[in-house]
Amino acid sequence: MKNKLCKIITDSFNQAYEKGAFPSARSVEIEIEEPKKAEHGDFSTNAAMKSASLYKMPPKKIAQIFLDNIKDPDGIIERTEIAGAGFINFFISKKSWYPILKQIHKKGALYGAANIGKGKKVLIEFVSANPTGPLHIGHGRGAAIGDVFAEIFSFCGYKVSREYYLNDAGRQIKTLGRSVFLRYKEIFGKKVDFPQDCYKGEYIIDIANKIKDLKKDEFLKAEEDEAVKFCAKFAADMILKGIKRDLSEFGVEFDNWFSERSLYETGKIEGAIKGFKEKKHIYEKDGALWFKSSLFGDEKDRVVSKQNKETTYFASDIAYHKDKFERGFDKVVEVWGADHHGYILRLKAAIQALGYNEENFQVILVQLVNLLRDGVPIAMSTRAGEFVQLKEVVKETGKDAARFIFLTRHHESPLDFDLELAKKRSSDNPLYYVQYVSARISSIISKEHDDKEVSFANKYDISALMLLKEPEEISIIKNLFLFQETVILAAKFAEPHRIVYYLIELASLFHNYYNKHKILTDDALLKEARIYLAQAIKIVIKSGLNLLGVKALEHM
RNA sequence: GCGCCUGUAGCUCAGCUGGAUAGAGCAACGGACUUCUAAUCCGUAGGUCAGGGGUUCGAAUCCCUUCAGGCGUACCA
Repeated sequence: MKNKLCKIITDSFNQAYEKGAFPSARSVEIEIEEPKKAEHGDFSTNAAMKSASLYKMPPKKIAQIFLDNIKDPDGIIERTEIAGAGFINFFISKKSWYPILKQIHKKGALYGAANIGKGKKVLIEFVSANPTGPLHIGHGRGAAIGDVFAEIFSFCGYKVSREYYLNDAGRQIKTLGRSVFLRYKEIFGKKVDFPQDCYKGEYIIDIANKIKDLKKDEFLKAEEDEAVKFCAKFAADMILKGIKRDLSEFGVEFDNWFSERSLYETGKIEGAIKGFKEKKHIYEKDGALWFKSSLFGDEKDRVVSKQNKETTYFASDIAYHKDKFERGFDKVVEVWGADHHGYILRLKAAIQALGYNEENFQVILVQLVNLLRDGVPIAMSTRAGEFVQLKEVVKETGKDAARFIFLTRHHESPLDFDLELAKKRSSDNPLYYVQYVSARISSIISKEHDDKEVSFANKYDISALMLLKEPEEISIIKNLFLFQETVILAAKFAEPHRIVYYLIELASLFHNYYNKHKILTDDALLKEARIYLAQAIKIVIKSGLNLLGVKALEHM
């Protein structure tokens, strides 16, 4: 619809130019928007105002020239007007809206799917929490956003792969092993001095108990290094299992779990450093190896290999991202907690130094979640062991409600998640408002048809649909039309919350309509047309919720 | 100090790729259930878009600046 309108305006411009009405062949980019107020038409353009300075003509005069040259062979425009400072408002004829309903029925779950991705391969890495403790609520936000982002991209024609980067090498795993081992000793009544940097959560004691059940007092006598090593492996495996389970219960499944350790084992870290050395991007200072990231826009150079010859986490990350691009991904997306933002520049520097285009690398920063209980902040620290686990929240509020809360806010806004509030107001959650739409529609349809998924695909022609002439009905169809654009914008700006607000808007239009007009009226033809409309609404609601990883309900 | 994010109704937040009179939900107040599900709807009230300056036909939106809050500024991961 918008494309058609855009073409009409462009044609009009060309025609007017040929006639000599405009001094220049240059034209502004045509923008078409939906005015907030209905009296401003279905669509409007500011093209005349934007052209004013270019042509040195009054906007209203330009607008008039545009209108004088408009050709509308399909008759989609009912009338036009020039308003305000020079807006051109278009009123679309009702009959032009109805084909959208047919399209929805025809395409079903695929309605709204776009192909802006054109099959390009995208890797989305998210969560990637260290396997040193269970997932907490902050990880949940990243999980929800990453997952939905992947879903949206997929719906837009990208070939998406979800990946979790597993930090299973390095010191924190050793610390984990030591923490567990110390708790293990405590179980046997040994007095231990529990160091500050060890993990203090309850789950460490649980794991220690498991090891006690398994190995009895064997490790009390064993070599400490051996015992710690065993504890580390055992604990990391167990925690990872828990992470996978929690994510799965949250509705998130990964295509690939990428092990940091594998980068060491396959020599990819050394390889990446060697590659940089050959390109002279590495120098030695104070016994360490430095990457000249400042050459590529970073604030300063960064160490990749420490004095003690160990490689840094950054070195792993360079190798990891090299590997990502070598696997043939056209676009690499990261979802990170905002506390990692300082890391972006150096990684972008690395990607450029590797010879890849940093435009194909995108980081989505998700602001932190402030966890509250009755308005009182709860400190969250894995080490201090004071945090609320994701699985606890999911258990209390439900997967869908928790996802919705995470997704109902822009990811760059800090999120206050009040546990008591989330529980107490569960019936006020907009999720139920949206789900109620599909439940209501299902209920209506089941009263008329045995099969709730009636297919009307070829049953209705446009003339039958023309019975839908209430303003509320036209508003709904217009809104249904905007679904695809919403999805595309959500992908383009990496803003999954746009889908949520779209669905709330559509739900609001429906509930309003439902209260004002009876769908199952005595007029048989009108009734069928309205059911046809309702069914289309349900298709889009279901589709939208599906993108969010949330179920559309048949019953409340 | 520097960098990133945030500041919009009493509360929680949309709106920010510049558009017309700044919007929802909750809370408050008043209405609508013998009805296709009231988990809904309708109405009333509520605003110095943190403050100041600038850019222009037009600024919540862009630029500068001040203030407030969060986060980050490792040879940690």
